[in-house]
Amino acid sequence: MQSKRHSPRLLIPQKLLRVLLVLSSSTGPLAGIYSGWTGSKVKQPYDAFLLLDFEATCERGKGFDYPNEIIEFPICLMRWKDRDGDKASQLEVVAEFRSFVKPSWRPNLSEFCTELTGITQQDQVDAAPSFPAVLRSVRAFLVEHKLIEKHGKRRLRFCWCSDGPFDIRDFLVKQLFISQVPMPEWMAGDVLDVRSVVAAHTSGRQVRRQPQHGPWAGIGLNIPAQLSALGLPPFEGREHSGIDDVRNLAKILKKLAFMGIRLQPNAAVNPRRRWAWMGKSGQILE
DNA sequence: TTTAGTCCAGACAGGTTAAG
DNA sequence: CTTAACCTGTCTGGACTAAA
Repeated sequence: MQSKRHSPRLLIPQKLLRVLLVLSSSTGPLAGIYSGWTGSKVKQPYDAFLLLDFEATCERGKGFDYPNEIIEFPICLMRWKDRDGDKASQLEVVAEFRSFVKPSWRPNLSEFCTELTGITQQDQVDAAPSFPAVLRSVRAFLVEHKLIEKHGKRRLRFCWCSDGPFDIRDFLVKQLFISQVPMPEWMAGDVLDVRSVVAAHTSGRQVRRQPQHGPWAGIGLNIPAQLSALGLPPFEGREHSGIDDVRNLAKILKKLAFMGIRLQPNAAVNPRRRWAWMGKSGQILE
């Protein structure tokens, strides 16, 4: 039976202690609130930012050496609110674009994919336009917001941004191959990988260190962890929903701008990159 | 297969207390 | 004094995670 011995010491559970330690340390969720508060304007070479986060078809365990087809194409357009010459510090979302995309090679989503992204087969994917059609809508969106001319030439200095270098470098390049569409000139060029900027400015206070070598080198923090590392409120919406991911990414970019970080491309895109499953003229080898 | 970090449970050592 | 019960800190190993 239980002994009825009383304890003379003040007992503080170890778990509680650990929580208190995390809250009070400079690596805790409150760190960014104090450390990143600047708001001073710095030279910014871009007029506008197009934040992108594709969702794509996927199979459990197949990894990324796979013909992923884009099924959601969400964009947040951000512009400077306080531009003064070429200096600025405050970014805001001024427009959004969102379309689902109907895949052509494997039009049926796996259960894993539906569960991961929350995207539904009937209502969203089956009813969606094909990728080339969505690309035309995106171009119209950019024309409407005066980023490009009708024929596609750039009017403003803008930069595509994503969480990691993967979206345009891998998913778009794969999709262009599958749809047999050339890289639009208004999407060509290097991109801003927001995640690596966050990694560069949160190292030292190590919320989570990332591998320096090997296949996972540079993968870094996911969006919720980046929000936490910057002292921002938690993720809003549904993770792996493209539009929600991109809205949360917008908060991260806004914060980085406010911290006085110059926002410019940092990841190269090779539109001619090929994967092993790519056959001749858009054919997919299995 | 590969990286590098976090988190958690379990084992263990050592200290303290009350019962025998 | 000896011992069992209890508490704590430390260590270790395994599971888990990261673009879709």
